Amino acid sequence: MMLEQGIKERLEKAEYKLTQQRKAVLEVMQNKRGEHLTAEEVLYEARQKVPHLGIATVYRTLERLAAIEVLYKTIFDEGKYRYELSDQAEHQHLHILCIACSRIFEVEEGLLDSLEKHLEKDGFEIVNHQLKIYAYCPECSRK
Amino acid sequence: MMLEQGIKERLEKAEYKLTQQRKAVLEVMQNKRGEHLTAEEVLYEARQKVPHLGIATVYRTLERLAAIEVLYKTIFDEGKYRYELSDQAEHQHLHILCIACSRIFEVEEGLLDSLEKHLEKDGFEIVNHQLKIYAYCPECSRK
DNA sequence: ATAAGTGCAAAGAATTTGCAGTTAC
DNA sequence: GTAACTGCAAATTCTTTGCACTTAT
Repeated sequence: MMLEQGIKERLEKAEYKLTQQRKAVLEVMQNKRGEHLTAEEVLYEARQKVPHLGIATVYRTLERLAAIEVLYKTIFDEGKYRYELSDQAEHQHLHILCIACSRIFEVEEGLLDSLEKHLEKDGFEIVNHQLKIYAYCPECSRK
Repeated sequence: MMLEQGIKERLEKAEYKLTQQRKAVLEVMQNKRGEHLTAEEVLYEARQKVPHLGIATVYRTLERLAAIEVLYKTIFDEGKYRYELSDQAEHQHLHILCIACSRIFEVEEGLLDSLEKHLEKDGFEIVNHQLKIYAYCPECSRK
């Protein structure tokens, strides 16, 4: 497993030491691209590589990676933070959460454009957005 | 201060004892219609009426009121739950959070309809949604 | 060499729970 | 009268922090 070049460059730019721990966390996030992991889940996976890894380091790493936007940090109604690899496509924060199986799906972007344009006309200066749709996914809906 | 008739009826239907504590919490939520309060904030306000009120009771009350949809419970990226009086207009869960002053604004509903119709065609069965837009509100944007 | 990062354990913050006493119906 | 509710304090869960030790550059 290797770190993607783009990510490496962004780390270097941020004067970010590439420790074993951080490499392990990043590799987990890369392997789980598209998934939304809690710190605990990242810890469990990353310990396959770095068994003595501590949860505090995971939190600090995730926090730091979110700060430079390598990761995207969000929270769902369950009440804990989840992190996903950010595919720098600016805002891809449209999620569908299956109420039955808890899987999280991504929604295509661009669907909120007209809404945002309206708000900007009203004087709001939009920085980010999140749309969370709670639903049964097609599979769970069938059952 | 009085409890609104509609709310009272919904409580009775849910076989819900109207204690002093619950009345105080409900009155706070009514007075702060349109605001999104944390349990702590509700506690502070409600203690004006019931000084010995405990935080556990507040949490239990808010939880119970959310279960019968008298309140709507949500979480923002700050990581704690907030509650607002639910104006049974089904989904009114479109929020704008001002990054500067932290005020929360409501967005009109109906703007997500086309998106949801699309997803339903794909087999998703939508139960609820939340849109959170992080922005500078018109006032803060001017500064 | 040294500034930054780590692991551990302890502290914090938000929320939940157990239980003996209280209250609305 | 009694089942439901309350307040308190203790327990849980998630996250952050302090500090002595370690490591990448």
